[in-house]
Amino acid sequence: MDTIKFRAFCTVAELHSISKAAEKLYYTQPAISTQIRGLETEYGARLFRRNGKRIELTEAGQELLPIARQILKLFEDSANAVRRVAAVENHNVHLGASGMPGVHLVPELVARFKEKYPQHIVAISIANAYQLERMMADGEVDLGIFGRSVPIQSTGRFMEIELFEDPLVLVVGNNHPLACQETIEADQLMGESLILPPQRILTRTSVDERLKQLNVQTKLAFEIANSEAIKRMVANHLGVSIMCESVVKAESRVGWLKAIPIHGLMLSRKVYLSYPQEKESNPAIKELVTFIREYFHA
DNA sequence: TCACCGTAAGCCTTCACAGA
DNA sequence: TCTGTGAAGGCTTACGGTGA
Repeated sequence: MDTIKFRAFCTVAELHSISKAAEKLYYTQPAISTQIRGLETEYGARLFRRNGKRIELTEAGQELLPIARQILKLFEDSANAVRRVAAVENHNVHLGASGMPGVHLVPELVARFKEKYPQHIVAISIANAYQLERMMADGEVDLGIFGRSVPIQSTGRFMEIELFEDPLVLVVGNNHPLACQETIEADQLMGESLILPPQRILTRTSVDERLKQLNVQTKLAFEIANSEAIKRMVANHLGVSIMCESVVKAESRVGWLKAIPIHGLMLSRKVYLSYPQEKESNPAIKELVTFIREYFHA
């Protein structure tokens, strides 16, 4: 926005000199003369009376001076207002996550991020992968952590980074006969009562397919969508489960559950970070992306 | 004589537009 | 989408005119 004409006008009026005004505004004298002349042409009136070396406001100029000052003040206020809003926007980031990463990874991740960047405000949305995909495509969330690769990546607008590979492990209660083992063979699952998520969940599909390939016969005891409920049921000795290692990390640490790698199962889930490329222009988002990559060594 | 302002010429940047 | 070209605008430098 061009306010130089008004700034030149006000400065010349204050200093009674085009040369001094030019010096103050870091222009040359002819440049300021041209600006004043341009203003006079636009208004169709002389704004300054040239008296030899001294330059004085005409009546028209005196009339314009307070209005010009007001215009400059309004411009400054508007610029400040926009800068304030932009500063807030540049510190806001909306992180989305699908179920498993949202519950088991994001809270700790965000806590560490806030320790390092307390000035950034992180909003979190946890949704299923399909909902999260839609939210990202609509720009409702800035970046998403998914428990699988997402099809929107194929549009070319989105960046996708593989963060880490989360192995599927057997989860048993601390009194279960297998709890004393550090690893087990897949065929040791034979006859175990499994508590698994429903068939529409990727983990369940993968487990079913792999166990079928290995010809391991198990018994489905319960089918529950909520991983927290599954863990509580396992802890209450209602069966065993197969889930991502990160999901039972906290319970394993305190000894409520035991996570045992299954030799030969060779199943894992990859966790991805996805975001639209244009979002990198927001400093908070860029810093969060860098932080997530470093956090997962991706 | 000096300080200041206006004018002219030339240079640079930006923008719009056409063509590949 | 990128590149080249011409027009327009704005700036600086150089110089002339004017008044204290």
